[in-house]
Amino acid sequence: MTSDSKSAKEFLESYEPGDYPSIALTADLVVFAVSAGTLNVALVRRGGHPFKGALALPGGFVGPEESAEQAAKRELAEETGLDLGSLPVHIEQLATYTSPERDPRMRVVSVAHLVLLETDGTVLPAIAAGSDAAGAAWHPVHHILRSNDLAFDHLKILQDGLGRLAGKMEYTTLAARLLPDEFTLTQLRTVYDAVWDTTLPAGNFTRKMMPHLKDTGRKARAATGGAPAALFAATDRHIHPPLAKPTTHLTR
Amino acid sequence: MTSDSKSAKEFLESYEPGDYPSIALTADLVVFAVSAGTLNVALVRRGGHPFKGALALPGGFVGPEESAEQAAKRELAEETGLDLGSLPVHIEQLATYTSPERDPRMRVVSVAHLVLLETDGTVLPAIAAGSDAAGAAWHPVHHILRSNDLAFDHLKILQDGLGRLAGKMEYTTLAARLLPDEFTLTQLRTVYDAVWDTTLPAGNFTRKMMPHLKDTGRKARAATGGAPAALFAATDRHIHPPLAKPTTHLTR
DNA sequence: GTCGTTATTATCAAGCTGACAATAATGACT
DNA sequence: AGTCATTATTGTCAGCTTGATAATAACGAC
Repeated sequence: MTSDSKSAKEFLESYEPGDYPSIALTADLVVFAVSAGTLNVALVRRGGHPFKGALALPGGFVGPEESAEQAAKRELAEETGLDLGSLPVHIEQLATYTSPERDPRMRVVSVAHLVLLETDGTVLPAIAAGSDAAGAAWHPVHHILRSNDLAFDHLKILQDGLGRLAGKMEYTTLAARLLPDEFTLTQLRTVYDAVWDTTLPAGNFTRKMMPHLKDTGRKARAATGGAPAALFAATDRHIHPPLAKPTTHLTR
Repeated sequence: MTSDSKSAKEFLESYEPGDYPSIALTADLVVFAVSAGTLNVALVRRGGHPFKGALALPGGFVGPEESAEQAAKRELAEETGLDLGSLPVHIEQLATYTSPERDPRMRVVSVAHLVLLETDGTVLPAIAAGSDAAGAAWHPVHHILRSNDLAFDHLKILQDGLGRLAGKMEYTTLAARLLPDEFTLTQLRTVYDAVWDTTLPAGNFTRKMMPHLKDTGRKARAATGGAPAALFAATDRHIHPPLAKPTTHLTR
């Protein structure tokens, strides 16, 4: 029995509307951006039941002729006004949530996506007034994770998204996707601190990270005293050996 | 606009059969087992068009009241005779494939799963005669990856499955899930060699892996000369620092 | 020009790495 | 019983990496 063929054929032959409730496919988004040393997530507030008034991840239905990722980009544009087509933002599939009970009204399968928006570390991207009614707003991630008032299983999705980002930052330069093309090592370290909820020592961070970055030769203007920091650009995709996230996940 | 709520309501209100082609949801399986130092994958041969005669991953439709993982387990039992309910096999979600063109007949979205079956390293699990007509058979992974005759996008799915397994083996004891509860370090090293397509030096492998395993105190009978090897059981989920997969993925 | 601040480099002991050798424990075969 | 080939495990060692911490360098502000 082949997966898509015979099964599909049998399915088509035996299919009668009503036998199977139609499965709705949605694309949900975990959108992260860093500001003032804090990791933030874009959330919308629900206007209708169920979970009326609760916060939820942005997202929407996958159209008949688009992939889940295309739908995610379209929904993000509609709900936040951000155009993923022009901006060089990072988007990757996170996981798919298929529990039959996850939406009390109907069978909804959601393909969650992780999106990283770049900031200079101080100002969050302007989101809100998209073409849709309700606008998205930024919320500190570590605060949201404590006060559990996310709709559906979106808390679990957010946890998974944070876990993916935190984990990948150990062995890739993914953290740079939360910063402009050129950034200082201090900016990058601030991203690590925000996501890992740690305080990495600056000297050792520089020593270990610098070999994986490209020195642009340019310098950032010193904000308020202090030496001007060199501007780097991300090059390698992999960091070897990986950075160790402190305290957590130690082996013994 | 909230993800599942308003959108879902609008969707339901505006939905008319025919407007949207129904989306079929399938669960596909990348099932791995090691034998004679070779990583094998369970594949079925397609009897119908399209891709008639080609090999494909086992899988099938997700029922109206089951999750994708439940469907994956059910399909594996039906297509191979293996009962994932009783056996302590590893199963995890891999990724979801949503390209509208991936199946020429209709819109099929597939949630792929990674399954690891335990073997003693010599005899592959008996699969084949399930309740379905066509049976599954084992194929060497690295051979399949070269000769590209997998149906649909199943080659990509297989590549992703191998990548997930190979990657996770760097920082977890996941490789032990391809072996019985108790195993020798040589057996475990053989798994690494099979998946990574390498030949790790035995001495250093022992030194680095042993701290993450539990010594059962028992010894394996030496097969044909040589000292008897100690039997270990997997304990930690994480290996720190990670094992480095040689040659590949070096930073510079 | 002095001071406070920040970036970057240096230092150092402790631990880890790869490469390789040495020891120990078996079965097979005279 | 003894020798041998084989395998598992432990040891060795120079070179590298680590965390902790300090020293140096390069600014802006006053």
